[in-house]
Amino acid sequence: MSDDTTMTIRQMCDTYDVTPRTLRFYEAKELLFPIRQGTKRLFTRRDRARLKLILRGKRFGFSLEEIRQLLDLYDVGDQQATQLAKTYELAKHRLDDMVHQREELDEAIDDLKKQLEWGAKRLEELHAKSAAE
Amino acid sequence: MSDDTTMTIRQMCDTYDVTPRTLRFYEAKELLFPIRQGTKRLFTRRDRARLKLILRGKRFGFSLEEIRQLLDLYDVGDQQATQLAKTYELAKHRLDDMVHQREELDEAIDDLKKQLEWGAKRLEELHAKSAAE
DNA sequence: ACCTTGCTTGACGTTCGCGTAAGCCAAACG
DNA sequence: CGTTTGGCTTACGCGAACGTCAAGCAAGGT
Repeated sequence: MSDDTTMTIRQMCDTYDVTPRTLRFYEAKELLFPIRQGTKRLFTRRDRARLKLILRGKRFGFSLEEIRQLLDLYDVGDQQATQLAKTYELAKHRLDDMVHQREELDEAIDDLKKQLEWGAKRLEELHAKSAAE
Repeated sequence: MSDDTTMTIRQMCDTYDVTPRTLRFYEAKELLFPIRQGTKRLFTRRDRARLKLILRGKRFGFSLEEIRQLLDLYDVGDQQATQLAKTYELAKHRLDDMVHQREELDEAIDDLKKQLEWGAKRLEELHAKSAAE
């Protein structure tokens, strides 16, 4: 059931915790390309992979437009050389961004850890005080 | 000049590459608390530290409201023990989130790297072809 | 035959994060 | 003295990313 079958909009919503509106919106923005059975949308394995990347991208603060361009990267069919080259450059910059973002995230994690240690000490102190009374 | 002095709005803008509007907006949202000299704003060392965290938070897709709560974390003055404990728990969860986010980021970076290698090969092929004609 | 359930397409509404004037001080400069 | 410079408030505007009706079709149950 998991691989080559298509999913209805509701199955998608339940699986990925998004609303129908969101999926239709993503289709309108050409982020997803569900096939049509009559009037209804059927989401393929490809759509699901793309949706996962979309949701991940959002968590890192990318706009939908930026995500769309990144998705095209993972989906180079028969592009022109010039187009492919542009896409390639774009991706390299994105990669730099992400590596830089990773460094920042490490810092942020360290900062927060220190705050936590500090907080733990304060809590201990307060606890010792209240026990002494 | 760097530590205990205050900065005007323009100095802040130049230093952190934001607009005046943005700084006033952050003040309105209670993310910053510049002191007033007459009608003008003077940004302290504390404001600058907070602004750095704000900008960093934005890069990770946090909303300003989420960032405000995180900032309060770094700003525990003389809180009650219960309040401090709550803050402490909140911080631990945030830390978990960030660690998880880092794992995801690592994955994303790996994915993108692979895509880039693939793209480089394709570009080479295309180049070889056009040279052969 | 009817009604519910699930999906559809508009189309307007909303929140967030600012941008962008408009108009008003006040210090500083020529 | 006028005027540029820099900051202020008030307020309307805007794009992004959906939410929220409204109205309609289509398949399936009773």
